Amino acid sequence: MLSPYGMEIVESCLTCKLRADRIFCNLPASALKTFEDIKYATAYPQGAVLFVEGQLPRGIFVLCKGSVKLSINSPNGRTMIVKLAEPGEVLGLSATISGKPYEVTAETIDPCQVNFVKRDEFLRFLKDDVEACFKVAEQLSEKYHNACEEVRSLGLSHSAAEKLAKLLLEWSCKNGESSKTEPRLKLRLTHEEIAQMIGTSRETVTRLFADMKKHQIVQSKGSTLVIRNTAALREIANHN
Amino acid sequence: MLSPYGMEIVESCLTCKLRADRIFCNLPASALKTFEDIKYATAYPQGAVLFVEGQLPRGIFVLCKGSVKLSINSPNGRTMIVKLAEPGEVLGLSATISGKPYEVTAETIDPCQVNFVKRDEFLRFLKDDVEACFKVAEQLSEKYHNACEEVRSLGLSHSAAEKLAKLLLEWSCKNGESSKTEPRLKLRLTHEEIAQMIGTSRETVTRLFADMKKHQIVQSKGSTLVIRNTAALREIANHN
DNA sequence: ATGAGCATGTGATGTTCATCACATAAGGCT
DNA sequence: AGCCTTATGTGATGAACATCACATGCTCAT
Repeated sequence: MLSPYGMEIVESCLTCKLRADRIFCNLPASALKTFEDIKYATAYPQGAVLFVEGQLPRGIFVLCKGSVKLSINSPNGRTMIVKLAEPGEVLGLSATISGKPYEVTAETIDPCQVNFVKRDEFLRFLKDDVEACFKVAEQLSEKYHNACEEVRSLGLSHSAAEKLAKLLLEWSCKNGESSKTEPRLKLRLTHEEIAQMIGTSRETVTRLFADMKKHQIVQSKGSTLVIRNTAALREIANHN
Repeated sequence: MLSPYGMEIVESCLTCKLRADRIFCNLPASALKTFEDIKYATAYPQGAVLFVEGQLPRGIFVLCKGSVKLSINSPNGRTMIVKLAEPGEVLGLSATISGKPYEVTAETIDPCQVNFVKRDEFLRFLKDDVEACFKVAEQLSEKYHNACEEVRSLGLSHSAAEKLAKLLLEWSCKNGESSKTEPRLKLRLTHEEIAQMIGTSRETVTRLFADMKKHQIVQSKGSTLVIRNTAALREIANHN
């Protein structure tokens, strides 16, 4: 089979080995069969835009492989990265349910495999299957939860250092390194993009990293960052 | 019948005249019947706390009457008001679905009537009824949408003035006054609380109002605020 | 290897606000 | 009315950061 953008494509949801771990994908057999029929398996290169905020919802995008940057943009060119979506997430879900415009912009940061389902077919699918419908509710809860975390981080911290520390700790949690004494993490974003995640300027991020390196809190080896003093980082994240 | 806290209680969802306008409440007859059986009609005075962020979810709270302040709090005493919930909204929904702790704190700001449903009974109810389940998805979409707006406001504006202007415009939209040349709105919150809504300090809010009054943009008559120059307010809200 | 283009590092400067510290006003209660 | 509490108004001050302006460093294609 063809492997566009250097990716091995998962042919069918029915045989997908990763299904069990994923909130939405782990549907009962009957629903999965129907889903299989209405989905379009697609692939995108890095930097592709799945949808733009403000567009009327065309349907949902189930991310199978790769990661996607979700952002909110202002007319004046400012942009805020809300989340990096990982495989298993359903993108454009809330807009597809409500019929209101997509609230974020989704752009791939790797080559991605995506299952697309048209809005009307998806809605019909949901009305026929409580289980699927419930999984949608679960996904939406998850999304709401994330958004609340975002608000918490933006609204309750009074310094950029605090937000950056929180972000780094969160990242080290996600890749399972957080339990180690010196967790490592691959920085997949530029300082500019990190700044957009925590709502500050690029220069501030650069300076914060410099400070943390000076104080032996982190250390960078190429594009991986080693957290040398987790306690200190937590200190920064929690207090001031 | 008893009217605690000076409120007239809506006895039954079946005869509730307001039902049709509300996303969640407008259930098909059969579902409504079941819902009626599992709900507890309750009433709260002003200042009552329905649930606190971090608590494990006990169930959902359907707000029938009154309004509820949803906030996010930090251990250091900082607090951020996320939303003022209005009748028809379902509170604690996302936590009840996911099983994770409530992500916000809910506190009544008027006397309120609330229908409470225990978590396990609610989940059972959903598994039996696609329509109800879909309405839950719609509610959650709505909530996610709101949260995104919050992130947009917090993250993309670079001044407190901008956020305050946005808030005032939003409020004037909600009460249907926005089309008038000089929309009016009742300020139901103190400057302190407004500050918590836009993530700034009380003094800043006071000063911003003073400025806007000086520039003839708004004018206050007791607790109602008259927007005298909508264009100027929009200017502030959008640009700088 | 060499230059183009982007990412990162760093100083100088000015704005925006938080914070502190009061003064004044506006309700509620006895 | 008088008092107490909570809300609002206002100045002074300093910290945190955005912004501008470059310098340097990396990486990739030719």
